[in-house]
Amino acid sequence: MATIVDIAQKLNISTSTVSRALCDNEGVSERTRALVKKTAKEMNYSLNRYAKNLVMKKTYTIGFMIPDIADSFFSKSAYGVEEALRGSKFSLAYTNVQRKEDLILDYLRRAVEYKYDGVFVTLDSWSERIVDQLEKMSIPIISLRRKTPEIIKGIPYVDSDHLGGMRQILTHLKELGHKDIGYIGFDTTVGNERTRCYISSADEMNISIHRVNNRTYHNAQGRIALGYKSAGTLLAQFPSLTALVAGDDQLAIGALQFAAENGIKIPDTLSVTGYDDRDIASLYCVQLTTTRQELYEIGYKAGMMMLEMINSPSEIPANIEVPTKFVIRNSTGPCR
Amino acid sequence: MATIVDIAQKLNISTSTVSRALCDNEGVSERTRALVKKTAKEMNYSLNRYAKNLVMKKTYTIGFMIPDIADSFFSKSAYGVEEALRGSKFSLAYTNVQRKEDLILDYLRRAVEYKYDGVFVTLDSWSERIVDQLEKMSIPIISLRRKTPEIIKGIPYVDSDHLGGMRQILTHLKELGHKDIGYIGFDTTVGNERTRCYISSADEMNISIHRVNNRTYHNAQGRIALGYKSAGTLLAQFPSLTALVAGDDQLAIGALQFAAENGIKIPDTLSVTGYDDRDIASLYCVQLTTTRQELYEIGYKAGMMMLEMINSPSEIPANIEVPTKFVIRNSTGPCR
DNA sequence: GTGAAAGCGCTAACAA
DNA sequence: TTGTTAGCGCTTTCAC
Repeated sequence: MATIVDIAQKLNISTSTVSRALCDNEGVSERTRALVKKTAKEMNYSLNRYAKNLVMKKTYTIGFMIPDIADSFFSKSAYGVEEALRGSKFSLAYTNVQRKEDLILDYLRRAVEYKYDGVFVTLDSWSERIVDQLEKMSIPIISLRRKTPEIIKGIPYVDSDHLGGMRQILTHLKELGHKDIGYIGFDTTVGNERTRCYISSADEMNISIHRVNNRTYHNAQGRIALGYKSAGTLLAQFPSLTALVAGDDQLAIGALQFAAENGIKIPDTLSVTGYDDRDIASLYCVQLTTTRQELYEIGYKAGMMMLEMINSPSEIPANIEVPTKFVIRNSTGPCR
Repeated sequence: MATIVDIAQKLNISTSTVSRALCDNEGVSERTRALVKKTAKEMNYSLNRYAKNLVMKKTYTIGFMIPDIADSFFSKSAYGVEEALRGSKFSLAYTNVQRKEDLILDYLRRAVEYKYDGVFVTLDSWSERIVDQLEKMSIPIISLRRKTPEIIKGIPYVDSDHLGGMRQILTHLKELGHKDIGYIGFDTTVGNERTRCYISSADEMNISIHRVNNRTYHNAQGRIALGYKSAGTLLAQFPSLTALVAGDDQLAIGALQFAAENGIKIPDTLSVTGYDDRDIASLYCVQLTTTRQELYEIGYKAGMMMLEMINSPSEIPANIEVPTKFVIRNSTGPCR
């Protein structure tokens, strides 16, 4: 692979001139510049980023952490970030961390070693080692789709307004006349936050709380099975329930399946709501009432926030909570 | 940020000793090594990858092209690649290219500039500029989930055996007694390949061909609508059809929706098959007979192939076609 | 407009 | 076991 030295030798000029010509810096005659560029192409020259970035300070690279490459829910937010960054000189470097602490630490170290100009993180657990590492980093950090714990300073977040989302759902059900409402949750960081939001919304509205919050972490398929099981448990225990609120769409679909298999009419006998508005929720045979996480918007706002932070490193922007969008479909109806 | 020079000065030793200590190279007393490591931690030292990689040849980085970050179908293959690479010293650098030629070229240039040890590509169109760039690259390249065009040498592929997949589907339908079969396709690189496979399988089995192959590219949601429309068109034109083969699961689901809304009983009156076995195909209210692309396996084999190619750069491995797995659910039944 | 020279932070001969 | 030195490929200051 040819270097600028090779080009300089071939043309009998200095490497500084070659560098200037190739970087479109001023101080080279147009004639020379053209000649250098032509020769570079002929010699199949390629820039060595390691040499360049060793000299320059900025790399114009922002790290984006993929929490789990097999779970694609992150991708719409990523797209929003990409769009926000379009036109800026910055681009994203994705790293998959598979929800493993060691890989997360590798990612953060990589960000330092490769001199990224900023990083996005999506953390289910803010462990001591991770927080330590985060604290010694001197670049902008934004928490995407997760609220930063109160104790941690300097890391703004962009997340859905989950409390607002739960209020939308309960308001809708209340307007339909439902009073006996059950909640199906799941036990992850996000799941627990939704549960808390459900509880406080329900309290505000004087709705008594009947809930199941299973412990195990489940993937997409497992979540449906979990929803199925939880619906069964809850309905057996409280037969008077007329509505079921699920912590996410998958759980809700499990509940719908349970209803379908047990002759429970949706929405006549039972109303069911989801959370997220995944593609599957709008499927013709599902038609789930749910509240949409505006993932693209979350990503876009986070991308803009990153640009701000890079431009004015001294100011920490305020957290952003993006409202969810309530979507009424056919899985909810008037109380029986 | 501290460098090895800072450490060396503080300890009054040479930078080479520091380097050796930090890299776990031999030739340093354990005492010194421990001291250096301790000091490095105290001084919050971080390796500068640009300096290191400028000196060393290998970067132990393999590029992985994300065709479209908003379409997550790549992710299961990516997981397979990650698993194959686990334990090797190589890790993946993901880049999103949004199916845009310019971004694909950026990705390939980046691979050269950053001295990746290999790259995966997933190309819908092998344009001249892309092929040119590919040809001047001297690192292993593997085409993932796309067959390399015949003319291009040196780039092995790992893809599903689509012809085999179509044969499985048609064999199944034939065994159920179906003779009047329609095909719903889509017009992308992959879609057209499936159509070709369908046609040659049908020819082999003496099945006459009735098909719709819409032109527009559609995303996941649009595909369902396309399937819906195509099913309507095809059934109106050929009312005697007893089975519909769709080019992918989304199209098939559109067909199922059309059937549901028009009182066509599945599978009594009409059998429908999909292709891919996406999560949605196994949903309780869908239960689609389809053939699964073994995406994880494709990724895993591609990962192993990459390791081989890096180890013996002179040998180009043979292409791999991974068999699909036929899955019978409730959308197919005996011919009416 | 162009060149000489220094230096970015690191590794790896080679010497001691 | 440790130090000296050169050099990876590039940018940039300062002369000319």
